[in-house]
Amino acid sequence: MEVRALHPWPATPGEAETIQDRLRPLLDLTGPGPAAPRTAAGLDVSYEEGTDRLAAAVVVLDMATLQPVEESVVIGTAAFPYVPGLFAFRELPTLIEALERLSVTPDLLVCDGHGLAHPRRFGLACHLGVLTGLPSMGVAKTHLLGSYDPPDRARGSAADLRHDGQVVGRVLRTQDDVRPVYVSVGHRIGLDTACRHALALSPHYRLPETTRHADRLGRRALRA
DNA sequence: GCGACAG
DNA sequence: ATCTTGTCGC
Repeated sequence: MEVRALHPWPATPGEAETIQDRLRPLLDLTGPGPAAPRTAAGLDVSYEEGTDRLAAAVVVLDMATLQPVEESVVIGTAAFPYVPGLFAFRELPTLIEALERLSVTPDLLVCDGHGLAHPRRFGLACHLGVLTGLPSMGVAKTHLLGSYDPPDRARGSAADLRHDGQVVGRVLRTQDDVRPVYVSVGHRIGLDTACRHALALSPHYRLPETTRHADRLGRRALRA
């Protein structure tokens, strides 16, 4: 699929923040988004200890069967130091490369990280959404910012994630008595719709099948 | 001033 | 992200 070029590339954290602020206005935060996407792509990156070598993996699943439709993996290097809030710049180049090698265009992007639940409202999920023009959402394993009341212990329970007086995401329990995940909007999708898809993609485990598949593909490629 | 801080 | 063994429980 086609993906918008990502230069200029930042040389400093300050420049990276400027890029986020410049792209943020391009976000489409209207509408509920795709109610019944046929396919969803999971994106994940695995790192090699010690070096800056990494593997960016993308696995497209059929939303109805949750079975893989296509895979793409690219070995690359971390393109930026790890800085909370600028995390996307580490993996963006390699993830984009993996997306471009896809022969099909997924209906939804499920990213491992936050979208709007970000200090400048422009996390990885937002960035990938703007670059691809596709609906995107973020499902993060850990909290970055915002306050919330612990959701009930049953699968499907959720609580709003609030920051600066705004709802930037939702803490969602995908399995009974299991640590919740942090869902936030990326691009061209609403929070309710995003949570619905996150839940549908997680029938048996805490994390969505999309990211589970991408994770396995990524670390498998890192060894080969 | 002291923590917290996506992966 | 990754380093790491056994262990509790269905």
